[in-house]
Amino acid sequence: MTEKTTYSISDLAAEFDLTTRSIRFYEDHQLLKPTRRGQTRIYSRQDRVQLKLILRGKRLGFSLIEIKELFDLWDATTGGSEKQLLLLKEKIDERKVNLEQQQHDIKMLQLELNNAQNRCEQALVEIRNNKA
Amino acid sequence: MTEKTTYSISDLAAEFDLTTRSIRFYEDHQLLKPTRRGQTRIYSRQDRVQLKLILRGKRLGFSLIEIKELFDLWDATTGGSEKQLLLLKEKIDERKVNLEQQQHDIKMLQLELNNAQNRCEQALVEIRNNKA
DNA sequence: GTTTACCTTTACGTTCACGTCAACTTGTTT
DNA sequence: AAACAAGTTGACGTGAACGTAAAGGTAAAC
Repeated sequence: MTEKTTYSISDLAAEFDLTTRSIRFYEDHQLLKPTRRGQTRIYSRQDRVQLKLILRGKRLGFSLIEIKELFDLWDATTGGSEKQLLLLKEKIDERKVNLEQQQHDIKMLQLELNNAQNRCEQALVEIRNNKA
Repeated sequence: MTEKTTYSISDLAAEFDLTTRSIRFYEDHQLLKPTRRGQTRIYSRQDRVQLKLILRGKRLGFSLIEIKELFDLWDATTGGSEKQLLLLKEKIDERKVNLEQQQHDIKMLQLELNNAQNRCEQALVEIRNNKA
């Protein structure tokens, strides 16, 4: 076996550094749908990918509801009506615009951080000159 | 006058599409420090820039506390001790790493959105073929 | 066979980022 | 002067995203 095929809830909790409580919380809100053996949750590789996507969304500041919306959008691409699909395209475009804004924000912040870093270096140089 | 030099709280609320409550909330948490005329808040151009920065941080998913930390970092570059400055550099680097992660996340999500959009187009084409 | 480790649900508690009154002062208009 | 707009400080309410404690099921390890 080169890759694990199923995971327990604590496997995932450990791997992604979150609590089992969080993982169950995501399931409560339909972001995950693991199968069960008895009442114990069994997570597939797909479930693990899904969890990765959730965390990525969170890092970008999306709410869980927004993340679920994205998942639903994706699911809807298989077997949606024409009307649904058009609405879907709109939603996707909204997201893309949103992400472009975020990219811009990141670039601005990066500039400012570099700026701060330069000021920092400069201040250090001055301190060391005064010492000598 | 080519540019306004001061703003009322509702000026800013209108311009950035938020409530006066939010603006006062930011002040409560030391993210803004407008001057006062009597008890009325007067916002300078600098305050307005500061507010812009707050909103940018929020769009990137930073908490208000984290945003305040960034401001404090920046302030500390003027007149910090050597030790402070070194610690500062570390913090800035953390942020930069963080932002690079976010940039990566965005790129991944953009790929997925494009992917979804293609599936969407494809599905639309098929529907239209079946109609004919 | 019972401790140990891990899993389960139920339910109340908490923090963050505001929203929403309420009660008030301070100009401004009529 | 009376009304109205815009600002002020509390204080309590709210939804999101969990934390945490309670009470118990299950299965391997000793």
